[in-house]
Amino acid sequence: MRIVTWNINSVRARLDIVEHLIRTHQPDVLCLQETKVMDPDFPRRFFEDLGMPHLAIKGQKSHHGVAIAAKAPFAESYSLDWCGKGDARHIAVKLTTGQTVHNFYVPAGGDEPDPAINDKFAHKLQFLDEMIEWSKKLAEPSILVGDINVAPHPDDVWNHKQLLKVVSHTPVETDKLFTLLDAHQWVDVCREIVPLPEKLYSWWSYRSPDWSNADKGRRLDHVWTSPSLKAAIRGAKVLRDGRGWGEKPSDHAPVVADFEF
DNA sequence: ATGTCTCGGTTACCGAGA
Repeated sequence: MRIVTWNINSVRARLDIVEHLIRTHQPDVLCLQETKVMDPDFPRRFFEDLGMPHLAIKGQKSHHGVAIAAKAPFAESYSLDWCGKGDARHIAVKLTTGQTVHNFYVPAGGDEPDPAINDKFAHKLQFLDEMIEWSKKLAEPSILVGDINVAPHPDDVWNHKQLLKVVSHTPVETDKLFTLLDAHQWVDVCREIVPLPEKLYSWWSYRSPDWSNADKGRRLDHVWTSPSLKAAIRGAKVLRDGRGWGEKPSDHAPVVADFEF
C-alpha cells in the first residue's frame, strides 16, 4: 500500500505534474492539500482516467481544500470541522483494509509569530490544540498525513537558529507538535526511514531563487501512523525532484510512504 | 525588507494569502 501526500498549490493549475506523479510513482492513495477548488469543479474525470476513480474531496473557493484519490473504494469518508470555521482543512477515509487516513492542511499562520497581534497565528495554535485533544481520543489504526506547516526538529530546517523566530519553526509551534505526536504516540514515518540528524525537507519557498542549490528547505509535510502500524512501514521518501517538476512546480515536494497491508 | 506564486474581483492590474 503506497500512500502519497502532496501540497499541490492549486490542483487545476498543476494537472500535468499530478499526472506525472501518478504515472511514475503509482500511489494507491493520493492525499492533496491546497486544491483551491470548490467540489463541483473538482477535476474528477482526470483522476478517473488515471485509474484513481475513488475520491473524497473537501474544497472551498480560492483557498485551502483537501482531497483523497484512490485506486480502490473506501469503506467510508468524512470531513471534520476545526476551530468552528467551516473551512476545508481535513478529509478522512477509512480503507477497506481497516486503517483510517486523515489528510490535513494546517493553517500556515501568517508572518508574525505572536497570537496577540496575528489572528492567523492564533488560529494555527488553536488548530494544533484541537488536533492534540482529538489525537488523545483517536482510535487505532490511523494514518495522519498532510501539510502540517510545522518543521519540528532542528534538522527539519536549513538553519535552526535563523528560523527560531520564523513561523513554522518557533518554539511554541514545535512544542505543540511534539505534544501532538505524544497525544497518540504518533510514529513519524519519514524519520523512521531517514533518522535524525540527517537533514530532510519537503518545502522550498518560491521566493528563494535557485531553490535546489540554495536548499533553504523546511520539512512541513508529514506522514504519521498509530503505534500499531509501525511494524507495517516498508519505506518513505521525499520526492525532492518533484519540487522541480513541470513548467510551474508546486513549492512542496510529494512525500511517499509504503506499508505492508 | 526582499524574494514568487495562485486566485478572484474587476481587468488587461491589484490585493490577499502562502
